[in-house]
Amino acid sequence: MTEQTRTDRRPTRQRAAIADALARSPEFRSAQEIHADLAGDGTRVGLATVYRNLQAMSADGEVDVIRTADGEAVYRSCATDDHHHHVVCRGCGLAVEVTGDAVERWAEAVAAEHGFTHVRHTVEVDGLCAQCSAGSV
Amino acid sequence: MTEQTRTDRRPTRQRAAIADALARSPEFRSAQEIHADLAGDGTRVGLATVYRNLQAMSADGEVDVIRTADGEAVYRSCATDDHHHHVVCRGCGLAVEVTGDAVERWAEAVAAEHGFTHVRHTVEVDGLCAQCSAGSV
DNA sequence: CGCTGATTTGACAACGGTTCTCATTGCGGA
DNA sequence: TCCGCAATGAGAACCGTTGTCAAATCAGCG
Ligand SMILES: [Zn+2]
Ligand SMILES: [Zn+2]
Ligand SMILES: [Zn+2]
Ligand SMILES: [Zn+2]
Repeated sequence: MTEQTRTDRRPTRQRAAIADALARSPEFRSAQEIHADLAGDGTRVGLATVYRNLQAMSADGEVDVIRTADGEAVYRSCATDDHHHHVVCRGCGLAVEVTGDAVERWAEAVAAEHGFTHVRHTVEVDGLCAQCSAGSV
Repeated sequence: MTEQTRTDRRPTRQRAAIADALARSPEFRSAQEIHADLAGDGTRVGLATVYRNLQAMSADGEVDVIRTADGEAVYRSCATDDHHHHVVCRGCGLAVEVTGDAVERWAEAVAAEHGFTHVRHTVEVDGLCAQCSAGSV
């Protein structure tokens, strides 16, 4: 279904700014990060407004929302088509972008196998990079 | 490689009670629900202790933990020691366990390709189960 | 244009799940 | 048994999120 309930919302400066901030970043960002970004750009928007608009947008299917491991909601513009994942080093934070057709197909297949539709996935790979592997024990 | 850090934890009455409560329920339960269950059985265990033990258990891979749509962590006893993932329904919370050799191999390969060692991964797949797909128009 | 009424905003309080603090408890090895 | 240190428990603190409500803003209309 993916019901676009297309709530008739009034266009406002704040909503546009939030949508813009989202569109500018290909990564998932939290409401608070977006709020800080806007503040950094001199755009004054209330934190509650950021939350309200983000949840409205996600309800309308304009943005994707997932929960981080610690329960924080993070949002990303839906239009982003350069879908990819990361391999992150636990030692130094080095992050390498990887595209994984194999994992995309696996997620779709395994979900479909159980009758699921509108499948999404979050995949994070972390380890120790070559340098950190050598440096630390 | 999903290292079982096998923390040497001291066996206590509380830990056993929590593990027992988990083992008794096939469903995912929140820390607070488990705490309430124990209280109902007359087993007095501090809420903080429930939280501490649950996160220790999940770190050791003894229990599965997923996040509900509203950010609450829910736990379930791991039937098998085998590494596996879940497909979770965004509508009703139904969670299906899946073993994903393909994704394991992909994670290993893509990490090794970039020189990473001690690779771990987090994989979450979610969608709408057959029932919820049909239910919501 | 200016009025009018509904929508949206923003500052702040409130909420709920989780984590922290620290004095107390109680295993477990010597 | 004695001691040292992990584990516990009660409550406060924390933090992301949601609720409150008066003030600001917008669309439509006269
Ligand atoms: Zn590194
Ligand atoms: Zn992907
Ligand atoms: Zn469902
Ligand atoms: Zn896996």
